[in-house]
Amino acid sequence: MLRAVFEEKMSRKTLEKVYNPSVVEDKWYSFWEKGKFFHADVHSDKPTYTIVIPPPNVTGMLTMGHILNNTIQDLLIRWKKMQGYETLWMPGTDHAGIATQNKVEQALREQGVTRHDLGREKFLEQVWEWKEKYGGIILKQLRKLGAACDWDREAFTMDEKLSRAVREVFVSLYEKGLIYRGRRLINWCPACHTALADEEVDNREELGGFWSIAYPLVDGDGEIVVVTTRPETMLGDSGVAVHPDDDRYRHLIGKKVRLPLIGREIPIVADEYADPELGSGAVKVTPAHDFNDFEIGQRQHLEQINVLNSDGTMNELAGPYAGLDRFEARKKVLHDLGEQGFLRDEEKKTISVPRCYRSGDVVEPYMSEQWFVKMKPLAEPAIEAVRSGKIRFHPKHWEETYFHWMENIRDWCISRQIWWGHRIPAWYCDEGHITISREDPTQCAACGSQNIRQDEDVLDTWFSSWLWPFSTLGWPDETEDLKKFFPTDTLVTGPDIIFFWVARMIMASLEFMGEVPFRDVYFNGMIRDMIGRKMSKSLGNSPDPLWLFNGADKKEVKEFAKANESAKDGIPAYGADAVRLTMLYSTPLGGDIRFDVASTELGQKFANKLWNASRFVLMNLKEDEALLNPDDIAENELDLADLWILSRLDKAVHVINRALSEFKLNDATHALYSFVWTEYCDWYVELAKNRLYDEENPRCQQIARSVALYILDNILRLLHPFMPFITEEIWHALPGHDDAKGSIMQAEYPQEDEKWRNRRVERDMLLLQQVIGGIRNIRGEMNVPPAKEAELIINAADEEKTAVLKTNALAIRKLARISQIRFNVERPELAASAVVQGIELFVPLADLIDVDVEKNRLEKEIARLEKQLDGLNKKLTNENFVSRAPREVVQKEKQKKTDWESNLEKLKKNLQNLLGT
RNA sequence: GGGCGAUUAGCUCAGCUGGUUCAGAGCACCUGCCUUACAAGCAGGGGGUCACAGGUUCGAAUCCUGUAUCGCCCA
Repeated sequence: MLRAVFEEKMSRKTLEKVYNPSVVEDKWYSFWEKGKFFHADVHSDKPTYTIVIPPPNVTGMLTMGHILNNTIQDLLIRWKKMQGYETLWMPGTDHAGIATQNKVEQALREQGVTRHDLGREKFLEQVWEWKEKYGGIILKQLRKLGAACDWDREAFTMDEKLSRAVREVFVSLYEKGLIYRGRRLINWCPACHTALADEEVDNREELGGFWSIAYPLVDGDGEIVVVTTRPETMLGDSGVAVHPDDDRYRHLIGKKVRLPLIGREIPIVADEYADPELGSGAVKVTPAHDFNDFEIGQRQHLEQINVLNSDGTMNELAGPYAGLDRFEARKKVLHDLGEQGFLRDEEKKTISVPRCYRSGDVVEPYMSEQWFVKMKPLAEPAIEAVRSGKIRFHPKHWEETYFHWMENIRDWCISRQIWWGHRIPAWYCDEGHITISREDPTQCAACGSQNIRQDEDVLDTWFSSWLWPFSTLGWPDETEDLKKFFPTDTLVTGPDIIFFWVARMIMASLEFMGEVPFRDVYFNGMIRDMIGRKMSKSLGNSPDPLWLFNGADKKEVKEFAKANESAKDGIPAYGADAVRLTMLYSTPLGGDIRFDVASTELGQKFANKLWNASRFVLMNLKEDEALLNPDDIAENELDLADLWILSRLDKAVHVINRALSEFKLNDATHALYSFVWTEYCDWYVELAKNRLYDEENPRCQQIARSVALYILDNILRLLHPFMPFITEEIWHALPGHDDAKGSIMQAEYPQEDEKWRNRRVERDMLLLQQVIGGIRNIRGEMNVPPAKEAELIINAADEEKTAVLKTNALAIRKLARISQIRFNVERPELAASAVVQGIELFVPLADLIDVDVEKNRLEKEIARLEKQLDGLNKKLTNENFVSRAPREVVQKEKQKKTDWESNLEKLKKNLQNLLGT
């Protein structure tokens, strides 16, 4: 395919002077989408590469976190596609039960309606309507980023197909005895009015209180003091526990205390949970409202007294406090305790407060009937899958976190007391029988009663997303997609959902597919603001990514600019490519990124550089000229720069492919960046200009044009997965690519080609670069303007090196602005000098150079060399080094010493010379 | 309390399977340039005892131990 490009007679195209990302990006995305370039063909005979997207909440908006996460997926997908894989990037959204329901309820509330006013059915209609209208905005936004998702396969966790998978899994786990129903203490969010899984609770450090309360003994006149952070729960106390060995209390075990305020008599029990070192050593026990107390209650046969309603108010068992909100009740309880003389002490302290990850409300341990999944049997094979290396985590250290959690896994509470979600497929008859069924039953499976009703609750959203890698491919049906694309290859996600999602997918997949769901898991870092805070809506420190793509004016970003000062005058339209490149450039394997919108300039400038280099190459092409593939050019017709850039290209290709396969995305990006900018633009193109402008030698021109274009072509293909839009745009301007139907993503990703690796060429080029660098240094330090040309004398003993410099004299003259070069002549009286690889460079001072400045320059250089030499000498006089270090290391150091000494000597002589005159 | 991670230039970060890409990049800074692709640019320059203290080694930013500070997760 590539060869065809070069054989074809080209018609010259030019690029606009200024690159305008907005226009270009929209144009190409719709081109790709219309052309179905992202569609994975299930009948292809290519090997497959599959990624399933972490489904964003259907209510969600694109955040910087999504940008990073999806840029990485897109990079991998496009890279693999160009490498010849049949790639599938499965997109879709998650119904996000609690979040979505909350959002719709809130909208209703603004109209003065509650969901209960509407009733379940009507309410769900509203949610679906809402979902159709606003849902999936995030997927539209992903298109702006360039995401190469297979939109024909877009999935939603509440789709009929995916719902069938959920049903199948529930029934199947129930039949295996891994799902059960039970009355247990669970985490309850009063605001969302539902149970939560343990993982859905965030423990946050907050300022709270430690209150010491006296419980008087029923017999006699002593008392026991207990300490609590939640005094209102005392209303539900059913005991006081002390350590069995605690001498202070031993005599009280078995006696009773009377609960202040409500007067209930409760026993003092001995339990090792009570820590004599902590507080008074005695703890109140509230089995219905605390996980530890629940355990104590079980051991000591204490009553479970639930004093809360589901909405967070106190119930009738709270006596005089019934009806009060729990925090009101806390205040009143404290007030009353104080008034009645039971409050012994009060201390402000930082405590850990459990909060709902959706509403932020304080979560209450609460007794209720819920459905659970037994996790231990599922966890064991999942641990093994990671331990054995069947699944690899990147970076690897997340495996520790995974193991730790999996080894201490607890049963998963999967029922939610909300309406939006997959309804639990359990039906109850009046006899109390439970019918669990794949198809909606018409009668009780046990007694045949037709008077059955379905469980009101729905399943945790994660109960559908843990099936995502195979439910989206059609499971439980044995679809062609499933056979072709499962197991998937790479998962790219954040470490914050390692328990919620990653671990559970592994468990579900092993259980139901008998295989791992993916081979590699890449954990992308967190995007933080410049002072290290997580980006969040509530802090207002997160930019709308679309601002970065399309620009935003001062007014629009006013709030955000408070957190990101560099945005105070608005945000320029950097374009998606610029954002992507910047992200990839600065994302260390799994590390967090501190993101300042202004940092996007990196990508923007790089896009501009690429654009202009391409523009230059295209400008220099000639109408109707056949360009040559370097393979077809005789080696002696290629000059040093040609051979060098071909060698460097191969090196870059090697480094980039290897880095990508190791998920070192920033390494790959750095390699590309410096290859394009430094090696291609700064050196190759500059060197090629001599030949491009040489009208006398059309053959040389043709070769220079051919190699320049050949490298550019490779650069575009290398870069396409990183910056898809601009590379597509330039690609189409390249000769032979005007085919309106093709895309660069169909071209082959550059492969290593040892053929062009050439150490001699790299060595010669290094010499040339150092010589030019030496002269530029003199000019720079002397502030010689570029317009002023200088003369140069090169004195070199080494014939080989002299030959290289002679052959490339023109390059030296042009890049270092030299009028003429003389070789091996007597050193001029008054000259600035430099020593490179033992070769002496003299720039006659004439009117160009200030003797004092030159003196300083040489002295600085001498001092630096002496310091280096000093260190080296120390090393070489160290007996241990010489005798114990490997011979080649010692040899190298010795060679270094000889070279440096010779250079130093020359520098000193030159300085003397300068002083002497 | 347990686990994981971080500390390198003014800022944001690479480098960490020990020795010529070893002290790097981008931004910021200083100097000179509108050199016919690019001033969103070119050329040159300044700037870090790689958190601290020990240890291993001929040799440590890199490996080990401890300390300090910070971050995340779990109790």
